[in-house]
Amino acid sequence: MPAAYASADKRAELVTAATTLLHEQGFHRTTLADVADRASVPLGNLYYYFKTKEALAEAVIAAHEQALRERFASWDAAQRDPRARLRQLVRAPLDTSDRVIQFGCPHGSLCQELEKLGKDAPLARAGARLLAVYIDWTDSQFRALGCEKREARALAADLVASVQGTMLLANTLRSPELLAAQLRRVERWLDGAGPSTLPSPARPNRPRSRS
Amino acid sequence: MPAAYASADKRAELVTAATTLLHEQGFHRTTLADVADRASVPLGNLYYYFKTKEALAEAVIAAHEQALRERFASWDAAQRDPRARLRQLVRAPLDTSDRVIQFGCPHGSLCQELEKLGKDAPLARAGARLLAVYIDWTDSQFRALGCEKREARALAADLVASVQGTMLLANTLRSPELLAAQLRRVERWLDGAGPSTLPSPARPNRPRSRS
DNA sequence: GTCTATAAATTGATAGAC
DNA sequence: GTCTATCAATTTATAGAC
Repeated sequence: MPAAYASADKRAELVTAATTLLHEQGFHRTTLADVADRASVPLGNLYYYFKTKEALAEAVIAAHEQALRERFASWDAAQRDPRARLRQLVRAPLDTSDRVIQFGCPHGSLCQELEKLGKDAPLARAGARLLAVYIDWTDSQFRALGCEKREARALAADLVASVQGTMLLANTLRSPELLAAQLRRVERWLDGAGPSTLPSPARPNRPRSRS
Repeated sequence: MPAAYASADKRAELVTAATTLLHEQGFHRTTLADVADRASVPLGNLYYYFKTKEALAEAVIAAHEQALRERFASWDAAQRDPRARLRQLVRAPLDTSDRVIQFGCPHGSLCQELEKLGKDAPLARAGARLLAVYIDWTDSQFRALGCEKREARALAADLVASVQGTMLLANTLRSPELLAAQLRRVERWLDGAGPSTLPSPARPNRPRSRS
């Protein structure tokens, strides 16, 4: 039934267009006309799928959230060593280096903008879920490494904060070199991070390809 | 001559009002009417002092920049130990903890928003100067600690990224506890950071008041 | 220099034909 | 379900009196 799917497709196309534009321009600077144009949908038609601009943004965040969970699940499946999984997280910004340099982190920059709507704003709460997904997954990796509850939580915050801060700096200074160099340093820090009671966990296939 | 000073005062009041509002609401969400109201100045009068909204924002950034330089200079004067100066930097967000939790870092969140205007946008370049001031000062402290050029640069990026990332997380998750706990961890990291050739510099009056 | 009124453009959202 | 036309509100910026 092409008709039924056409509807779902247009909705998905609108979300995709909005996702890109929210990353590139931010929420407030992106107009619904921008989104409609990019999705090749007449402006008025957009309101058939999303009652308000906020509803569209919530759909974008929901899509981000699902994509994040899927990515984490694929790392969980591909790597047995939690430390190797965390390395994927640290290296991830390099896969889209150009866009990170130009527009910052698609999740972090969105959160920063949405938080200014106020702590009770639905969009702010939705954005916060994104970062929570990051931290919760990172936390569970450190737990799998043998960290106790409090330490795993703190190390997760350390790691996510470092990666987020690195992207902010690299974006602001427009420096791909800074992005790569600092992420490498975070990776090195990660190799030493872990349960403080143990000296250092075994790292069988620790890659030293660079430098 | 009260008349001459009235002019300078109103200009300064507009900048102050705009600084607060840009922090609380961001650039795009803050209207010139907001600024005029908060400064108790009629809207039309604002244009006597600032030709455009961008010009006002540039004045805000210039004020931020000057305030930053003065703060750094006061730390330079008050502390002889570069590591003690860097501790001030790490602890600084605690002085305005409530506002950091509510609105994020006044400099970092502004940069993130302005960078989306494009790398050649005057406001984006102005914002980038702010973070550059942070990094340059931090860099010079690590140099004073005896770090070589490249290492000092990298450590400065480490430190500023960690603090910025921590503020982003604490703001998004609305957690003063996370802010305090993570900044304490950055401080502990700082105590161990330094020239890699030396084991660890002397820390005469290292405070352990917390915990 | 200061202020009121308003222009000009943008934009979120709706009405209503098809 | 889809699309055009348009409203209503907002907002940057200007005109012109005082």
